[in-house]
Amino acid sequence: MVMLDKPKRRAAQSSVPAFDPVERVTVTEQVYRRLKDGLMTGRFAPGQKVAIRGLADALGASPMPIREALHRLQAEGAIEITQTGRIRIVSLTLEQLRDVRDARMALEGMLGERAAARVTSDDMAEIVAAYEAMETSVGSGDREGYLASNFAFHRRIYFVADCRITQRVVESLWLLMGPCFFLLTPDGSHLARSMEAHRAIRDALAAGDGPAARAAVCDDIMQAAASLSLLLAKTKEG
Amino acid sequence: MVMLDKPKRRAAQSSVPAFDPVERVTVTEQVYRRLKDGLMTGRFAPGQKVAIRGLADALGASPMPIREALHRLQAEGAIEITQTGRIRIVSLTLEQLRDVRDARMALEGMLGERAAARVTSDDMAEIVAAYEAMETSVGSGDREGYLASNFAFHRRIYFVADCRITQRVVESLWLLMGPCFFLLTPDGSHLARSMEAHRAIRDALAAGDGPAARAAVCDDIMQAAASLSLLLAKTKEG
DNA sequence: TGATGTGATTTGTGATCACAAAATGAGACA
DNA sequence: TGTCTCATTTTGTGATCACAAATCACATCA
Repeated sequence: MVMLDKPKRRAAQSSVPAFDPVERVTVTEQVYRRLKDGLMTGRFAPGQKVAIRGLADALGASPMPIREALHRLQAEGAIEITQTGRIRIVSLTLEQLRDVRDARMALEGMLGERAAARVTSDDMAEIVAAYEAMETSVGSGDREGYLASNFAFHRRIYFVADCRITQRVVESLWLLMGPCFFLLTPDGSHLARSMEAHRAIRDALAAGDGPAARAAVCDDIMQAAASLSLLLAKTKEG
Repeated sequence: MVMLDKPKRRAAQSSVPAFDPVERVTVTEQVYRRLKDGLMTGRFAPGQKVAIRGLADALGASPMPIREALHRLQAEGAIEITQTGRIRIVSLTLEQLRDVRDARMALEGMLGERAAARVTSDDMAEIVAAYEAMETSVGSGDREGYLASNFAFHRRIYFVADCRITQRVVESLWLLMGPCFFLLTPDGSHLARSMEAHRAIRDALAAGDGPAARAAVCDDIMQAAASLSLLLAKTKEG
């Protein structure tokens, strides 16, 4: 039962350099990425209404790919469709934020612990670089820069853990919190407070200490959730 | 800053009976549910190719809603789009199955522990009913019945935990394992083996013992993953 | 002044069609 | 017999259009 199929690709006959296959990128895919990025960097307000045709004009595409991208985001829970079919950005309740926090601690704690046992010096170099980028962003009060490097920091760690499916799930949880970043003022107090946990994560990984990494990741998540809860509570009552 | 908007719905002036709002169910939504159900009950083989127009004929719908439903499933990871755009059911590798298993233990363990602290006698009645339905299905070797009542059993427990977002994530992880059930023969040995853990879950919940519930849920997941791994390994090499 | 009904506009949905690219299969040739 | 070539078919994508339902704006009346 071996090799019943013919080989999919014939071997190169003359010497040709190796290439990665070109990326397949449909319009829907581009729209999806742009929207996701917009969500993650807090450019949409929680609860904000969006219209398919409006986004189509803004992005210079026809309504069809917009619709598909929005439905993908709905499947991930980042977008809500009202009972009458209108589309809006989700606005987490405090209960839901706690829910996301607990799920994140369970999953990201596990990834952090695994990462500590697998991290290489190359990985550490990248993680430290992201950490330092975060520090300078905090220093200059650059909210967008902070969000980007914070994302890169965690993403690199979870990549090391080598759990692609769990990582995808974790990133979908991050996506849910994205709109909350809209409320994040760049005054920096929230950002600065997060660096203590980040330092602990970095050090635990460098020491290869799994349990410490898990604890530090959980600290970070708890602290972030507390900050966002405060912001959210203020806008909910206002 | 209170009540700037006028009330969305005016109060009824004459006495009108209370109704649940009519359900909004688009063709896309129906297709999505049918496909999801088919996936969960193992009616698609792992790696199987599907075509939009083929499904459209089979379901009696136009290609458009099929496409959107498939893209939603892709966003959840249940369906894969090849580099040339063809569509197929995902076929988990052993590594990925382990990944799903670990994520499930982290999340479902948490939900089980929470459920133990919140379960009411009404909940227990439903959980026990699902447990008994599972037992009779195992006895008669009814694979579909087993899958349905197993799903109902866990779903009810996670509902009690009252974490809607985590529950959605968990169900998306179940969806990933769905196609593996295609390989499940109804001889019953795998099914019977699972009942020990299910009994432990039931008893821990009845006793309100959180840690025991967590442990039992994890046992169940470990055992199920081991069974599926075996089946999967057999087909991968064959 | 505020509630109510009516028409115009906006909006999401889904069907149809054209298009490009990939898969398929038949036939030619070594 | 196996390999290559080329025409045909299949397939996913995205644009356009018609339709129904929801929303909005405004005139009307109590």
